[in-house]
Amino acid sequence: MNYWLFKSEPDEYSIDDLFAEADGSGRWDGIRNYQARNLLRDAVSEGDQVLFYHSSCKVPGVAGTARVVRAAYPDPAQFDTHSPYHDPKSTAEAPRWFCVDIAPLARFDEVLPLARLKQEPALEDMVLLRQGRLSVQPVTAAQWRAVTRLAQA
DNA sequence: GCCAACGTTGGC
DNA sequence: GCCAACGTTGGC
Repeated sequence: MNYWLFKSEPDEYSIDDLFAEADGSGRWDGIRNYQARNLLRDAVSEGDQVLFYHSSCKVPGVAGTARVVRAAYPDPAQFDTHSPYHDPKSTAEAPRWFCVDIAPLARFDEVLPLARLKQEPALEDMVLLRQGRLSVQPVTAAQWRAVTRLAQA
């Protein structure tokens, strides 16, 4: 079982949206970065746990946790000509982009701000703090424990 | 809105 | 394959 951090813009898809899904899980899609795609396709597995991160918003930070309930499959949006995520170069035989399904685990009482994470010595090696722009990131077990402990404090 | 840090594109 | 120009991400 591995840990990850997934970024989402809450205006598009928030932890509340994930909790509101009628069937109990939501599709994590729209990834259009190769490094993130490779992680999603090759390393993210069913049962892995996810820090749900809100980006590009008033208080960026970790908003809750989720669990992967379906491993990578071709992102349907790449074939949808009306979708902003449409990719004309992608084919059904050789899909370029992938998505996973996640189910909510916990919603933090308050978003754990990025600014707070930056103050935590135990988190100084987090990919989030070292390489800001990756939307799917590996998280170590120690980092997972530190983040979830801060969220309860 | 600004801007730094990337990633991508395309000419050569 | 190099690299300049351009686009995107995302914090502030």
